[in-house]
Amino acid sequence: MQERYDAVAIEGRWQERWRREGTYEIDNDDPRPPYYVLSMYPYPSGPAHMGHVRNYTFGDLLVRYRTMRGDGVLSPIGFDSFGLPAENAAIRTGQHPRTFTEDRIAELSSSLERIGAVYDMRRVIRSHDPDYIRWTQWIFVKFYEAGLAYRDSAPVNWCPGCQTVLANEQVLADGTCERSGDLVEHRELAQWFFRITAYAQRLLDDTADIDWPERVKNMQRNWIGRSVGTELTLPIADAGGQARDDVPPVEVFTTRPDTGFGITYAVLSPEHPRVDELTAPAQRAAVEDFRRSVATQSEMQRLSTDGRLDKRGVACGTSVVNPFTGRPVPVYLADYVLMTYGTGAIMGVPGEDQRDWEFAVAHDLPIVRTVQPPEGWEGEAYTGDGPSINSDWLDGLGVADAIERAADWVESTGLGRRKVNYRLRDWLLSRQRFWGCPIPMVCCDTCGYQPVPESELPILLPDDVDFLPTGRSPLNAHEGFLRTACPACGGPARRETDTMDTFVDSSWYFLRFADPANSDAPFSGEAAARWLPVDQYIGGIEHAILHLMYARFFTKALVDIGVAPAGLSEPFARLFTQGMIRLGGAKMSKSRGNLVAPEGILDRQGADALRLAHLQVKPPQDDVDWEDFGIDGCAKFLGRVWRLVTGEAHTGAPARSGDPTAADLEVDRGAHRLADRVTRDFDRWSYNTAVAACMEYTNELYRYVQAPDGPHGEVLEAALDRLLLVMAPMVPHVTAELWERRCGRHIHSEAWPAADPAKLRAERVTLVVQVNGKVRDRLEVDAAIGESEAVEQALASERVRRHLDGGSPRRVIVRPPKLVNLVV
RNA sequence: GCCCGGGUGGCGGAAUUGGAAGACGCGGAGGACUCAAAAUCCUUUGACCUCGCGGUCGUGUGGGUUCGAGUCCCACCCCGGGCACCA
Repeated sequence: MQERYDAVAIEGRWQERWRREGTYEIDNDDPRPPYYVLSMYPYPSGPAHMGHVRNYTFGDLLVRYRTMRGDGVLSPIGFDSFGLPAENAAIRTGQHPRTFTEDRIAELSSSLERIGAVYDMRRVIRSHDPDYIRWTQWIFVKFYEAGLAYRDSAPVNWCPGCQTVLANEQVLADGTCERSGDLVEHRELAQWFFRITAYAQRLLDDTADIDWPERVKNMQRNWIGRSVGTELTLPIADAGGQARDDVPPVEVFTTRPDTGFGITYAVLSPEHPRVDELTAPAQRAAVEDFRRSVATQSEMQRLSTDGRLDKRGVACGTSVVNPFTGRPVPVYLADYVLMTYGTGAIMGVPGEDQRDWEFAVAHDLPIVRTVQPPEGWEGEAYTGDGPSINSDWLDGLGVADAIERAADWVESTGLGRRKVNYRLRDWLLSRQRFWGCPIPMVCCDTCGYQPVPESELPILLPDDVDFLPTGRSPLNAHEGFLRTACPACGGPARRETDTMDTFVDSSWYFLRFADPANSDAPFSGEAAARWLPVDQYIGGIEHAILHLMYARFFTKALVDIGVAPAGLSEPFARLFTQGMIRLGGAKMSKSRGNLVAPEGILDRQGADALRLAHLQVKPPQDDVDWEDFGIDGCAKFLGRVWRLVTGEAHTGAPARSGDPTAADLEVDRGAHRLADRVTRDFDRWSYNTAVAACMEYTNELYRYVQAPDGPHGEVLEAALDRLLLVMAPMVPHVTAELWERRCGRHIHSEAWPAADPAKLRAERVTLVVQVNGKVRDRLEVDAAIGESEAVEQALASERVRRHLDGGSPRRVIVRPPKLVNLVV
């Protein structure tokens, strides 16, 4: 029993046992209450790095904790195994991405086991498995049939580094690719899209119902970007300035219809379809020059705020009519008006919009204020509240009222209608890459695009391909893959060679985990209804928009097409986003080459010490610097627990029996307080304080076993039991080993220790005595002390009397048993 | 510009309901054990004044509410993140 703590030997033995016994396998008919814990499935890039360790430690803690609480916990793991790194490696080495990927999966699996993370390994999902591809493609076809997947030609983001198009979500704010960092270009291409915009309002509204970090919900709301306004038509003016009714008017979108009397010009996006029609012959050359210069500009230049506005806009030489005043106003083109938002055209109100003000000054256009700026206003455009002016029937109204009145007028006169706009764009899912899930569509010259029939799924990637660093998917050169028959007419046809964005794979894998072996459907409604929504989802903040928005969209869409159960609306009931790990001030990542490999630590101090360090170093949601980790301190603490439990630390008198002393009872109460604290800390994701509570109690037990009169045998044993039980989810190996040595049982099959409420109340507490709010004395008193008794004892204190200066307090605030404040 | 977070010792952080600021760990100092070291165990560790008893100050800044504020209110500064010529 006195042998030293040998973490490495212990850990291997327990990991082997959990795997062999299938300890964390769970069946769909398990009688315990279902609880679904999921850590975001990893991209298999090789052995685990510290970010993985952090993610899977948090998830594993919860799996083991909820299991001890009596839940039937679903703890699955899978691999997001399609993606560019494997394909790039294939281009470099000639090795097929499948071989490469499966080797990386084996490495990652083994390192997850080495940190002690436990899963139901019967449920493993790999995105590139034919079985998973089949159902991803099946879902695509169902979406296509429901009108949720479509092909369209649109201005798209092209990453020259990745040689593929990207979704809007994959382009960073500075216009670069989130993967490669290359400057993204714009191209007009026909691509496949998912109609996520049809769900914009639901994706926005339902953020109210999910228990997610406010920060993440806020990011999603910003991304969806709802804007309430009015669509207004501006009639085209004839040579005399009168509205023409023989041609359709120009539509603009505005959030400020109240400023309509101040419209002094209108602006079209350079890409607006009616530019040619609305350009006067005299201006044609200038307009063409302008459009050409905009087309060659990068997104960066176009979005930059420098550059003079007169150079960034050009007059069309024609006019539209301001419907509020009935007077004609000139039409311009300007690069800052985007075709992808609103109607691609705006009304210019320089009095209430700073950018319009600058444009008006640059082009010598009139400025009419329609909101009275406050006294002493020296700025240019005034965007604040104030009474309407120069606005006829709106004059005197505040902005909010004027907006409503103006919108009513626009609707009643048939000039337009209220309109909600979203910033969210449809999800561009096609990628011109090989290592992804093939899009199950066939293109026939006579029938157009046709979905592959269900019976022919899955469409798999061929093995006999040559990887060339051309950026063209090798599928384009593979005749065997390319040539097929049209499902509709049977004539010759070509397969779609684009593959799906890997975010498609991760948009439904959490549903497949509920029913991973199903060969008739992606999952049964029954299995999904049992496990979904995921009770606790855990992952990195970097997925706040991308993956988490797509998965929400997929879940809602799958419900709408009758595949997922009707009651489900959100995939993840609770989300926890853990912080990133930095090294040398920069985010730890493979591309930066600043990874710290866990292997060395696992070999020396062991998985439990590493896990404990992750739990202890900082609140789990915070970013953390690797330099702050104290692995040695954690290993030292585990050694202390080991020696305490094995009796090596017991240097005081031998254990007693018989009636417990006051000190014994305090140690016993401490064990119950510990269980209570750790339970509440686990439930509120405060792992660092849970670790602190265990350390504190361990320190208390050291004093106890080293005291001259020795510990009470039964009290000590019960205290050690509780300490081990509450530590079991955090450091599963060492607690399992010590528990087995103590009683021969498996600690992870034991029940979570309940705290006896009667023992949570201390008998003696510290009464703080203040004079004028300053602490002057601390008295040990009975916890049941009454008000008058507390005041009496406070007034009896010598230290307190010194500060009362012989007088008596004017006022006494008593909060027994914690505080007496004497005010003089 | 708009919207979220955050700012506490030498360092990471704790303080759950307005009631002991600094739990726990790291780092530092001292001691025990040892021939010595490692390991281990114990004590101590916010700043300033004081031989000491003790006192004063102290949670980004300035005000306020309160018997009492890290916590609530107002104004501001700084750091991090999201959105943004979005009409």
